[in-house]
Amino acid sequence: MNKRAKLARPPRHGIETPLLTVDPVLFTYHEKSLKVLLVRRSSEPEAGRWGLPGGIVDIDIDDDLEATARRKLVEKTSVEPPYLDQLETIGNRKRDPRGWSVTVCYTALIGHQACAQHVDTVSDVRWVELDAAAKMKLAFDHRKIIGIARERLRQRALYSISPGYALAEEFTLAELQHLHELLIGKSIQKRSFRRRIEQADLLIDTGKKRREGGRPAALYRLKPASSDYRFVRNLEAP
Amino acid sequence: MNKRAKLARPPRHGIETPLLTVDPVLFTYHEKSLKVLLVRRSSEPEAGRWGLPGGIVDIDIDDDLEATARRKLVEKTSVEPPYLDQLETIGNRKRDPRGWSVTVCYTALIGHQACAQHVDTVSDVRWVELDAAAKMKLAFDHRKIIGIARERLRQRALYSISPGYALAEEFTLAELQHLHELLIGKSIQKRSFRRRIEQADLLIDTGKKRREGGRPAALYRLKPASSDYRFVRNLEAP
DNA sequence: TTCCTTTAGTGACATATAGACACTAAATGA
DNA sequence: TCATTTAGTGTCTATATGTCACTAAAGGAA
Repeated sequence: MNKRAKLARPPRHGIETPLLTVDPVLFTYHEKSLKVLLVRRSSEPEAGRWGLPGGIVDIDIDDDLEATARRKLVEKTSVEPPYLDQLETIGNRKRDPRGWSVTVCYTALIGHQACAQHVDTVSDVRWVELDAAAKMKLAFDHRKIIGIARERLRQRALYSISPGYALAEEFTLAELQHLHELLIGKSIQKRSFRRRIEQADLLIDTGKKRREGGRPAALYRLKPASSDYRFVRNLEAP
Repeated sequence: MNKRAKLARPPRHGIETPLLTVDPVLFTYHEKSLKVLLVRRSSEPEAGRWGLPGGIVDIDIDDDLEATARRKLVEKTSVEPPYLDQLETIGNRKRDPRGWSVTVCYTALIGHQACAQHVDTVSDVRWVELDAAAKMKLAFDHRKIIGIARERLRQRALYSISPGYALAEEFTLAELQHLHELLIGKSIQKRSFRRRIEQADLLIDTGKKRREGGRPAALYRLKPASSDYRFVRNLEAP
């Protein structure tokens, strides 16, 4: 069914409802920095401007809201992210020039190499360094949404290792720690970081090693349920 | 503008959007137990069944989603709750017989006496003990939503004192502790509970006392920003 | 080979906060 | 006066993080 056909179809219920979109904020870690996926909008409103890889919920295609998020991310990156978590829903009459609108936002994480190939081949999709994105003029309230997502991810970094889904499937503890340090905005004691991960038994040692200048580091992989684990005590906030 | 007029008005944007509702889960603490506010539905679908005090977002009245939540709560209780926090948004094609629908859920807390008078005078609004509500057949997926809200509140009880908004404006530490114990499902060491609250400086001592059998207890009041405070270390989970 | 550099990983003690539990405090009423 | 009830505290233990110096394992230069 094309857009024209949908336009012609009468609504199933009587009351006028706001425009409903889903906006995932997809993060990755690459070259020692945090990046967020942005898309150049091709249509009005805000055509030409960069924004989140979101879109309108299509009730013919999508079974639920998360399906919309996944569909949009696959459209832009060609792969499904291993981490997808609902963030917050923003709805008011000012955020979109077309009037009252609602967006259900998600935080998503993926390893950079998992979608680098596809992203590099298209010009309207780009990884943007997080600090740069925070200064850009983005579509709608997307800059604010990215800020909320970052803050939530910062909190997670204090009591979980779910940020690890922004790394490659196999990673070193140094990489995971540095990612957490970027999020928290402060250096972490190596001893504390490794101890808590070991005690919670959240990682699988692949047995492989990777060398990066000095002694080779062990390569780990996340255990399936590791994103649900909460440490009872937070790391020291900045 | 009445409902008929709204029905007749053409949609401002082209694409067919799901029904959009807001469903607040309002908790209170009364007679040593946790209660949730339920409303008997007067109209189809699910007429006659009890459910959450939610409703459809009215883009003519409500400036944003939170305004809808507040409006619905005031309609049913006559007062605005001192605590209102977005919970989760559920949207799929199965939860409502009318088809694809979305509900933005909120957790709200209020002292029992603040709205007891109004709630007691109407027959279609009722405080229901939380454990009883968990066994009732409620409208739509409202039982599941209450479960999610309760679990979120349980987490909060481990690292904050925001559940305190379910108490009267002035309360004793024993009351606050018992409320937390109900949420966590386990008794808390009195010493631990009092120490952390004192150290974080979250309460105001009113100077007043209240007697309940033995030595009079000091009456406290929540400091304005106390709901934002997070302890660095959680209480022991059950 | 030897030693320097680099990064990975550990040992050991200090510190902070929750758990446990007995104790004291302040009220009432028999 | 003393038993009872509930409020509130002293103090020791247990556990996890902070700190920091140390050892380990690699490569490369002299």
